[in-house]
Amino acid sequence: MVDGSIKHRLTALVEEAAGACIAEGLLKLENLPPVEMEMTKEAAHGDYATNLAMILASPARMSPRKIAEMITGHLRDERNILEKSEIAGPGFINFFVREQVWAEELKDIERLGKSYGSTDTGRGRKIQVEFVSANPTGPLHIGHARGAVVGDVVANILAMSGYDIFREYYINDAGNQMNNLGKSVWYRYLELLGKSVEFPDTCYQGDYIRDIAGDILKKDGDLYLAKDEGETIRAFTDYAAGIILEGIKEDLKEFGIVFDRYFSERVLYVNDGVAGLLADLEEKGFIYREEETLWFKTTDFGDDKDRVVVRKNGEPTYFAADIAYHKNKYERGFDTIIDIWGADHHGYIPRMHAGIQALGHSRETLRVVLVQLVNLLRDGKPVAMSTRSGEFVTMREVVEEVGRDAARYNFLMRRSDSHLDFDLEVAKRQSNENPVYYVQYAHARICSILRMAQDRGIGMPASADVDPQLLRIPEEIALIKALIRFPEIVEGSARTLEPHRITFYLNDLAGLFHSYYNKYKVISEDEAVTKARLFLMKCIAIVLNNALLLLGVSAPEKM
RNA sequence: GCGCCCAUGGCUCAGCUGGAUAGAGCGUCGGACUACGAAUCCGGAUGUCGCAGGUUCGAAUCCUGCUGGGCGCACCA
Repeated sequence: MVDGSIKHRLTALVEEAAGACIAEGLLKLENLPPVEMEMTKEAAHGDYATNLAMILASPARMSPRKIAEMITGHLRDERNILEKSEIAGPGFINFFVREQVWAEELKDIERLGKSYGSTDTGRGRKIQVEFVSANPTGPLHIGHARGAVVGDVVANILAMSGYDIFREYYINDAGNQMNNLGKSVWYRYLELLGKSVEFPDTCYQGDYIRDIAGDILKKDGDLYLAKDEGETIRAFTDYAAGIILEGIKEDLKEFGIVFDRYFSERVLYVNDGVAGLLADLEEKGFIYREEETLWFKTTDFGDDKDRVVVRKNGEPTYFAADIAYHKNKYERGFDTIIDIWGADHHGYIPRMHAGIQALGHSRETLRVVLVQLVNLLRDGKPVAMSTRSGEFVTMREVVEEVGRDAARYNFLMRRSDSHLDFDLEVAKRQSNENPVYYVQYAHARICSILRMAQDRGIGMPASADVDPQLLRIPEEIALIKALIRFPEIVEGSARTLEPHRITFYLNDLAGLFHSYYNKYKVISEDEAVTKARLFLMKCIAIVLNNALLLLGVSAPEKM
């Protein structure tokens, strides 16, 4: 239980002690700032430490050490979790937790099982995460894949933190690009019928276009030759977009990503979403006209310059539709909206913020996660890619080649906003260069131990039959402390929208386990110790499993 | 020209809301399988946290300037 965690209990102890000092007039303060309690890096500094005394030094006009003494003097450890507390360095208060307390925590982890790590931080608030959102003009490529995983895992993390999550894909199925798609199919169709045509280089070159044209030919023959070209192109656009979108959905599903909804940009026009938005903005006085062009005063909200929402030719811009889309999101009752964008769109953020503020929503309700580009490599050498020429490595190809688990894990090994080198050969390699197997191996190894114990007639002990005192080797304490950190890691990851924190945590935890495994035997002649260690193993497996699940990566029992 | 992001061992990167002696992996050198799974482990070496100031008890972290790199600055999406 998070409320009962050691960290929270210590924090409460310190708050009470400091509160008592204030009440007695020893500390002259109006109110107490939030108490920071952190696990220490070094054993000499105890298990947890707080810097509160140093924070208070200036406002209370006292020396940090003096304040620390007062606070420690007022600690009332009624639940007896502390071995001792010490004042150290410039004024840290270090807490040494009684050994027995650690192992007791294990029992909570075991009891909570699959729900360990979940919190109610979000209290059911509704969050929509919009990601991928590629135009249906071609299959998803490697760059989309990273955004897809980041979005999916951010959503998972928030869900584990108690938010009500809705995953959405915005289909950019209006505008020029779509028209180009239809044309592309049209020209290939003509080619297949033996007409000599010049294929424009603004059109999509990929082989999938030819396949689609071929399908149409097989189905309907040459009957489109007699029809109106513009009408045919529109029909081809719809047909191609439908096929491609189905392919995208399938590819995403293979990658473990399922959306709650695919939202069509066209629907915004059909339902007057865009027109309604413009009327709304105009009424609020954020729109002005310059000849035939309509401008939105985004500078009122800190943007560099105003933006066009309706072009000279009368057509609304992409931006106009996007604000209408976000308006629609808010109308559906989401408390927070998260957009996952390619980092090259960062310049778009101020105007989007302007858009939602004009609609009366605070800046903070729209959070944008930027995902940097992926450098695709093979054995250290860049893989040539060019969307124009149709030479790109698709997401499907990558997933098929390296596997879902390795692909997902590799996309989460860096902060989202930093560039990522993705080496196809390294991602397939079963070594330390490829941490996904390192972590999965830890899980498989534990399962193997548990099987072995089972074979030897040693079942998993019930919680009550485990003597916590028997887990006191430093490596065991370190493992338990790592397990205890998990809910905090999830919480931090949710707060900052940084999924890579889970990945790094998993590497740490797996490392601690492998190290312990090589040094000590879990199953031994000593039955009581064996039981205690088996119990510890089970808890490690629980956390590995929960964390991997969060990343959408499997936790195999055998490899 | 303006704006955003980045700069940490040879390489690729972590570093939580400022905390105590800056960490991993790769690579390198040297070790561990008659052992619950060697897809593992143990040990050695490697740093002016781009540069210069500032803020304070304390700065890789915050502020300013500079250098170097990426991206953006559409009536494209």
